Order: sequence, then structure tokens, then C-alpha cells
Amino acid sequence: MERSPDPDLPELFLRTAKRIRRNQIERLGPLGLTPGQARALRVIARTGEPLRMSTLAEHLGIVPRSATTVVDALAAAGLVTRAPDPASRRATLVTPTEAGLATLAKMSDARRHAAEELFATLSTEERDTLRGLLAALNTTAPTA
Amino acid sequence: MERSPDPDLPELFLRTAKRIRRNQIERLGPLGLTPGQARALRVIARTGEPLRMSTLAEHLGIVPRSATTVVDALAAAGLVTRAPDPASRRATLVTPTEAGLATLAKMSDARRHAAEELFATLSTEERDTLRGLLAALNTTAPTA
DNA sequence: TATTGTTATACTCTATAACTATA
DNA sequence: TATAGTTATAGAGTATAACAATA
Repeated sequence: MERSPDPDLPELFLRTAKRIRRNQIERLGPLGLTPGQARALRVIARTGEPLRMSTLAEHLGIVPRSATTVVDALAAAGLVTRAPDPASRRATLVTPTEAGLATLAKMSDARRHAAEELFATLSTEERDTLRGLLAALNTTAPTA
Repeated sequence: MERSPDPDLPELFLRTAKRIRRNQIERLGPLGLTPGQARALRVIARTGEPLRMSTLAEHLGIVPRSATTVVDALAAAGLVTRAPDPASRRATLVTPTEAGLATLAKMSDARRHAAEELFATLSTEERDTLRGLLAALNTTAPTA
């Protein structure tokens, strides 16, 4: 990786994100999932309610067309099902299957384990500080 | 974006990284550069010395083949030149052109501006804390 | 006419594997 | 035979634009 002198905040973020993404690819490979699919599955199962495609896209921060690709993959793997929304037949509701929920359970262990590994150099207090700063950044900050 | 309750550190990182990347795409578009190309250009111009392809790849944290693609684009745009290394003709040295250095100068203004915008919700002290934590993460942490 | 999702297409970033030219 | 870089190919992630079905 780039070991430059005094890298700025964006650079540091992207570098860390790259490490996290590679770590995820390794962890998720055995489960047959890509990071994007795993994230979508988590969002879909989060509320316990069937989710509209458009809502999923919004929560993931992607355009609806991109959500279609992700859900296609999850459906092909038997982890979610699609059904028309009774309330409006042009909307599609996505629901996790039993297999999807089982996969999700396996994932969360792996996630915890990986986070430990990635942030091992920071103390518990430092991690809390970091989490707080990032949360502030992601809730208050403008879309830019 | 995903507004979940209590997201974990990896999730927060990837979310922030996505915001940064989109911001970069917007900023760099007018300059005709992608984020990856811009980063490579910065690394190439950093030392003032011609850089080997393999060294560039290492600094960017990518495999040599991927560096070829990035440098192809930079060379096509007239921002860098390739020349065989006199010390070993199978090695290639990459050097920024005048145009490359000029583009770099334009970029660094835009970068500063964008960073201000992205981290506007944090105080100066908070940014310093954040930078310190990220730096610790990126110098000490294992490759995983 | 406006909304929801999809088909079609394309581009960025990155990877592995095989080949070429050197050393 | 080992090294540096490239050609060939592939896959993940995302986007815009055009279109169908529904409202």
C-alpha cells in the first residue's frame, strides 16, 4: 500500500476501506457472496419486513438498476425471494428465505471476527472514539 | 445511504469511503481523470524521481498488471511518459510530464476543498484525532 | 402522465494466467 | 531459470438511458 508521508484524511479512508473490502472478499468467498450481496442481504433481513426494491436501493446508496443486479444474484443463490407488492403491483417486495437467514447468521460471526482482526491495533477506547467520529460524519454530513 | 441503527466500524468505513469516492469522481471528472488515475499520478510525482511500474503497483497496493492499465490511461492523456530504465532494460520508468504536473497542481486545490466539505461536521481537534487513529490503523495493522 | 422495476449497455477497478523480452 | 512488464480475459460494482407495466 501507499506509505506516503502525512497522507490526508480522504486518502487514509480509502486505504482503510480497501483493506476492509479485501478482508470481506476473503471471508465471504466461502459463503459464495460478494461484499455488495452480503450488505444487501443484511439490509433486507434487518427489519423483518419485506423490502421494496426502491427502498433497498435507497438504503444501500445505489440506483434502482444496481439493486436489481444484487437481488438477481441473491435470488439465484436462493437467499431471497421476489414477489409483487399486494398494495401496488408495479412494486416488488424482497424477502429473505430460510437459507438467507442461515447465511446471515454465519456472516455475523465472521464479521465480528474480522473486525477484531482489522482494528486489533486500537484499544477499546480508541475504537469507541473512532466509531463516534465516523457516526457523526455519516449522519450529519451532506451528501457531497 | 444505509441509515441502520448502530452500524459497525467496517460498515461505517465503507459508507464513508463511498461518499469520498463519489465526491472525487465529481471533482476529477472535469480534469478527465478517474480517482485511481489521480492517485497514481500523485504517487508518480511525489518523489520527483522516475518510478518503476512495479514500485508504483506496490505503493498503490495493486498488482503490476493493474498498474499497467492506470499508466496506459495517464500516458494516453499525456500526463506521464514511459521509458526503459537505463539500469535494466526490462524495467520501465514512469515520469510525469509538464501537463501532468500542471494537472496535479489543479488537483491539490480541489482535494483540499473537497476534504473541507466532507469533514465539515468535525472540529479541527476531532479531525486530528481521526487522522491519528487512521494513521495508526494503516501503519501498524496487518495486511489482513 | 408519473412511478417501479427491468433490459441493454458501458466504464472503473481489480484480479489471475500466460506470454515476451530481458537478465 | 528468474524478473519486469504486458496481452488476454474475467468479475464486482456502479451508472445512464430506454422501455414495459401499472397507477
